[in-house]
Amino acid sequence: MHSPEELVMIFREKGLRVTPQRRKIMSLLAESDMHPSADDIYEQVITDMPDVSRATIYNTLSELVNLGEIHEVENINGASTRYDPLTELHHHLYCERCHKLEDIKQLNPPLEIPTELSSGFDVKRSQITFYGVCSECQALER
Amino acid sequence: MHSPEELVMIFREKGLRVTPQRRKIMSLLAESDMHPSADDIYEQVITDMPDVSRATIYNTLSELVNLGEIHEVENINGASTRYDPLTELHHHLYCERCHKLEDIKQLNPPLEIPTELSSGFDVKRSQITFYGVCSECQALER
DNA sequence: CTAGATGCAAATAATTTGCAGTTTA
DNA sequence: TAAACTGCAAATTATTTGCATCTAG
Repeated sequence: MHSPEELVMIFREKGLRVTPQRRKIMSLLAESDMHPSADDIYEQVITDMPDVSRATIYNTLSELVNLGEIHEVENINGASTRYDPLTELHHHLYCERCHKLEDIKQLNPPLEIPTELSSGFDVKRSQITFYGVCSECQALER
Repeated sequence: MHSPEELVMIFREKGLRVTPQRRKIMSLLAESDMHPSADDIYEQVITDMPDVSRATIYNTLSELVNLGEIHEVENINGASTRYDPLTELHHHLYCERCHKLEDIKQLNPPLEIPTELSSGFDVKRSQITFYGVCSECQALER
């Protein structure tokens, strides 16, 4: 995503307003690489602004998603949606024990779907998730 | 997944019971390639058995997942979990317009994560989703 | 006969919505 | 000052749980 300062301008250009709540959410996302859920963000925001509402968090996150500034991350268990401020093409390692989600660089060469498999789909992007057990959890299992 | 007849034996071996509800769910899954949600299955089951409970559907689906007979499919919107009776390695095309989910054959050669990228993860499997617009929805957009 | 399943209803959890009051541009 | 946003509370949706009753093996 763009930097918080750039996001402020982007919001204003679109007629969206920049509130203290939104600034806070933007800067939390900018600093985080842990793919927070709406609730993770809520928990962090209330430490500063005890009266924020979850509705505000959801509202801002969905504006950011609409603008393409963050992505929702695929999840396999009906668990809560997690958001990713890294919008460049990349993939994920998901730890099935501790639910940590790590970024991994785009595969090289980049993955492309052979057209003969795509049955007429206009493919815009792909997401790959590798499921397994992270090194910390492997250590604990001994 | 195994055929309904085989599943019956597998369930009994594990001390799980085979009820009419479970038989029905097994055969619906065996016939479907549309990656149904729990609710899709519920809707189909009540046409035959008007008193089934959603709890029964969820219970049976989760037994099947535990046995590895079906998989939960990644989803990007906090929408309901969809189940996949095709457990061989394969990938998905997801239509962002109509939410159809299509199977595509495993890529050849199969995707493997370069070990230098996997930062100590013990990778068990991967799931790839290609996002885009299916041919039907492309036609509608004209 | 008895462990395991079922249906029901209530409980959670994540997210959305309606609305009156507040704030940004 | 008007359109947009906020917090609150109630509504939705997906899923889970507790429990008394039923049934497969």
